[in-house]
Amino acid sequence: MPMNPDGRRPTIASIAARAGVSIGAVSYALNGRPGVSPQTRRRIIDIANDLGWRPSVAARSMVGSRAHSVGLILARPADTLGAEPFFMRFIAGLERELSARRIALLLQIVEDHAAAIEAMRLWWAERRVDGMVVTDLWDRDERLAVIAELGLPAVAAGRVPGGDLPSVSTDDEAAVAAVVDYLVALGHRRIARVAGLPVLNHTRVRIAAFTGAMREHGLPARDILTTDYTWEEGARATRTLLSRRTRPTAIIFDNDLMAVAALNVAQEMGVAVPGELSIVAGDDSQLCALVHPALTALAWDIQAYGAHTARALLQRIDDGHAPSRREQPATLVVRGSTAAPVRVAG
Amino acid sequence: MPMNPDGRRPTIASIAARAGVSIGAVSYALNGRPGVSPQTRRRIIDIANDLGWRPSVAARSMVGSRAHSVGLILARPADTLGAEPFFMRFIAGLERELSARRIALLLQIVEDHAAAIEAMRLWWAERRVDGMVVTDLWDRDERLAVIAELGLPAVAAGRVPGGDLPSVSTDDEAAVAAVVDYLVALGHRRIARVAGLPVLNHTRVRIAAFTGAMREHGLPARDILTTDYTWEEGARATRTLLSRRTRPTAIIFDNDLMAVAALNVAQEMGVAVPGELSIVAGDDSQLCALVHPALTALAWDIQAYGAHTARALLQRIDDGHAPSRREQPATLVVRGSTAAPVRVAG
DNA sequence: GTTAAGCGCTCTTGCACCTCC
DNA sequence: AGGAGGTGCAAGAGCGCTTAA
Repeated sequence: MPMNPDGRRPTIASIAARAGVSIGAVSYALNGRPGVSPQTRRRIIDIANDLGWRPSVAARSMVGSRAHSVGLILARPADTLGAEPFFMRFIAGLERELSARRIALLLQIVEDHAAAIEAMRLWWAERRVDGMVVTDLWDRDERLAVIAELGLPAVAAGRVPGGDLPSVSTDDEAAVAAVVDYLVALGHRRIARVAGLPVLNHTRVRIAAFTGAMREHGLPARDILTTDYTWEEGARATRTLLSRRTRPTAIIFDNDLMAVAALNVAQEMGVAVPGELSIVAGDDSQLCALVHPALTALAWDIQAYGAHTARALLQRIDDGHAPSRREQPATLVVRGSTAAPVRVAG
Repeated sequence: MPMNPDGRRPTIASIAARAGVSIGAVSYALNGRPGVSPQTRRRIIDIANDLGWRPSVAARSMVGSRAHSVGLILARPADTLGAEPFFMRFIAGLERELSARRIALLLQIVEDHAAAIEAMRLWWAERRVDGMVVTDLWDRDERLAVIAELGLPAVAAGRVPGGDLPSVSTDDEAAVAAVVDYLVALGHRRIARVAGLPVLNHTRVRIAAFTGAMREHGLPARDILTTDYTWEEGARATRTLLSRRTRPTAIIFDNDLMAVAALNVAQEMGVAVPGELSIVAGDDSQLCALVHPALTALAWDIQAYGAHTARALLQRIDDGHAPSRREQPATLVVRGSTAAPVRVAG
């Protein structure tokens, strides 16, 4: 980028000087507004390109009271974040939409909701962001009150308990029903679910979806355990389920890591997969394809989820409101970990 | 946050009005500079806290020519990013250091270096960032020339080919040597390496470290294959190695996913792990502990790596230079995938 | 086309008032 | 008494841009 004689980055003043016009004319020309002749406009634009000029966001923020940035605060331990491919894909989806509109994404990783709230307040007071994406909603989420109090434009990725926040959410009912329907069609009757963090609203929604889908088949949904998404708790839950007198013939896990852990537990306990136990992973990743047998999994288009969330947030910021939206249901990728249950004598 | 009567966020003007002083006095009081009496200062600070006031970054940027933000641009496909726990941990480390100093992190995810360069130029021209963290350096990295051209303060996470950029890097020599030493001590002589992307400088450094460590034991380092870090290529490389007439008794992988893939290939080819083949994963994650046998792995303190990188960048921004720094070597976490090689007849 | 105000802040300059030899 | 030296604040310019006049 060519500098000004004094070594500073070019401004509209530099352009105005080179074009021999006022800075106002430069502003009009570069913003495509009337008030300058086509020739002058052309000349100004050429000079601006020549200098590699871009408007300073700080200056634009001052006058337009827009930060041209949105924020994302993740409130999870770093290890959990790393283990879940979800977040990076989601962020990539957000980014795709945001950077196309020259909106920056501010990312902060914190330990808990208290820290998240503090960060939100700070960003908003500093006028760092025009709005925020909220993920991992809790059943009773104290962040929501703060968002309301601040009047902070926000969109939730995931359903919102109260429902006052616009949200983009996955169709968990359809996804869970697809899995249950498929397993029942294979002949399974005792289907268990190993869910994620019980505080997440998300977990409750999926459990309800599971219970509902089972009921539609006239089946009870008794075997539901919650975990923290780690493989340890996935393994423990699997051991618990496989130790019951009447054990499930199929287990649906809320992520892939726990499903892989279950594969190991089954082997350790001498339970054949998929012969005696079918396993379904709640989301799909390289991992699922990698293990033996490869895991049947729910494949979500997470990048699209992120992109739609970004679009909703930008609409919320621009128009003051955004319609809540439901994503396309996940597709069930059937691999080797699911089959008809072997008929047990008795 | 209490609003002004007109519904706008408070500014120093609001504070000045309430305190009955000039805005200059408010600025001095809030910035801890001399020029106001202790009583007035106290009164102003109280009012500011009361209003929940924070300085607008845009305004501070304008006057101080500091964006109070730094950027990170990741140039990898979203799926790779998701599969590698590295990035989230690294970002968490960065964040820890940055948010403590009220510096925001701008994150952008792009497809390739051309897009990364475009994003860098834009951020710098828009005065969005004060500096950038550069990761995944290539052997010949075209981003470096642009950074130099722009005079953009930057710090590399990983060694820099030319060496003109300050860098924070891992001690790959020590880590690789530790693995080789251990395997040789177990009795291995034919040790192979399945490395990552050949374009990454990182990969070259580690290969050199491997070759060097082997040479110190008087062993040849012939079996070196490069991959794209996916499990597919990890599996393919493993098959290639295990199909050789004299096959390696140990393989060191550049990440965990490929090491897990190798475990499967070994099983598929009837090669016992660790009896006939020892496997070492290049980095440690939940995955390594999860599989059977659990994988011996190199554990890096990636959060510290991120934190140190952030600190170096901030020093680079403030002082104009930063000393390059090497991280503590990784620790070798020995699990079940490594053992003395069985003595083969002949 | 120009001029000028204004966004929220920092920082230099100026000034009134006080204190002290 | 008169000037030097502080203190405690106000005034105003300026950062880069937009926009009304």
